[in-house]
Amino acid sequence: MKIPSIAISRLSVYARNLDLLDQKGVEVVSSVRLADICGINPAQIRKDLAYFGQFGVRGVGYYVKELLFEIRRILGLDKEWRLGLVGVGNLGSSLLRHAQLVMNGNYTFVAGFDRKPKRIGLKVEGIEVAPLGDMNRLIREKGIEIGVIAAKPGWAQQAADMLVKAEVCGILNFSPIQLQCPADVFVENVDFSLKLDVLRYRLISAGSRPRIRSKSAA
Amino acid sequence: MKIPSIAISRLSVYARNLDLLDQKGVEVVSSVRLADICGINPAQIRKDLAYFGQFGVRGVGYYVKELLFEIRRILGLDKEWRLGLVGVGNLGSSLLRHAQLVMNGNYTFVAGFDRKPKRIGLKVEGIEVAPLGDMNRLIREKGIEIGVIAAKPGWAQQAADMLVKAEVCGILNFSPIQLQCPADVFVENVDFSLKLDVLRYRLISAGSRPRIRSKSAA
DNA sequence: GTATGTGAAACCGTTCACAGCA
DNA sequence: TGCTGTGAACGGTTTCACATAC
Repeated sequence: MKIPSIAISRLSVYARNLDLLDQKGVEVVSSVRLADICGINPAQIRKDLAYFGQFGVRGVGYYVKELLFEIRRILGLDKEWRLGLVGVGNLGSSLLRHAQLVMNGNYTFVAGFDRKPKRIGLKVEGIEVAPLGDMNRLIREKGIEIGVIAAKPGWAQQAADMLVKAEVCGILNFSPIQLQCPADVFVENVDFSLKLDVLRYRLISAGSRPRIRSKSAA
Repeated sequence: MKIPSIAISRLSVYARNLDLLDQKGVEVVSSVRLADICGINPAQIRKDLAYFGQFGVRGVGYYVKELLFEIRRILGLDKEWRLGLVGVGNLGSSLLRHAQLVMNGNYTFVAGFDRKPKRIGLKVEGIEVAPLGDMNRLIREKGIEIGVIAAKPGWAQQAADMLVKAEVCGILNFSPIQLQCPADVFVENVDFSLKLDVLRYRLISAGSRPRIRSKSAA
């Protein structure tokens, strides 16, 4: 069955919130309650889960631990994936440092590559920056599955080409560039200037500039 | 008329690519050519533009400079917007440093706030890190319209609450948390662990692990 | 009684196909 | 002729509503 990407990203949101509920000691949750927490429609949750099976108990709800386990299994969160970083500049090195914190401990950077000679050999969070020429070898040796591009726009495409040659399975692209890749390499984009543009447009069309929101904004 | 967010983000993509075309000296572009560059359907472009008016010439196409100007006007890219950063850690300071590069020069960070005393007073890219207590005053004084949250998950909600109190119009949220905000404050999320999860799921369901892509991947 | 699981309906965004115009 | 602008068709996601099960 074909499952929409957006449903997958919702599953990831459910997992996070189930985790929080579990930490609070909540044992059972209904689709209405979970939907309320996630800010979406209850039927949506039930439909999303229905893609993969039946995890609830009618008249009761979902057992938090059990549902969390199932979603983690579906998303592959029960295994660790290995990441390689291309571009160890400002953004890149902050990704290395934030990896533990922001990604839920299911992804590990195991290599970093950079074009600039002066960065080669630097150690960031235990990762030694390697030259681009080592990419092919290291990606194979370390079993890197996903390449993360934090390179400057000007050479992001080149970075992608090299990752594809080294046969990574997927690419997470932080540059504001449409990467051209073969169809069998999956690409996800993280594009914050795009998000800022959307945010700005919404503010403009809501007439929020200059600030006209009411004083009772708390 | 209600315009879907996704159409807005496409406009932003069109603008980028029109800019590139303009730099190459291209004067006229058809929806087919532009669609090809952006990797989407030509009718989509024409529909997106039709939300805002008629910018093309039948039988000819779109004048690059003219269309670019119009899109930039629609998106509000003709004015500079002021950003305030909450959380000047790894990610935060790399955002400050990357701002010029990644955002197209239409956004400027004019203040940074942090909770940790040892960071107060540090200067990053000309921005002096201020304590949270100064947020209200500085946001008003500096006319900050958008708050950017790069705080750790644990206090992202608190950061949002303070930004809302200080009456920013919108929030760009880099933390993996669903922020609870009043309806008149627009929030956009940049959530890369979500993107990684989607990428991973797609890889799993395509059977890409362990790496089984063909050797002729170039 | 309560909450899930699910067919049906409503909604929305995308694509087609062609009329209209340079 | 060539390409835009747009009503209509299409496809997919979201929501509703209820049968089903605890």
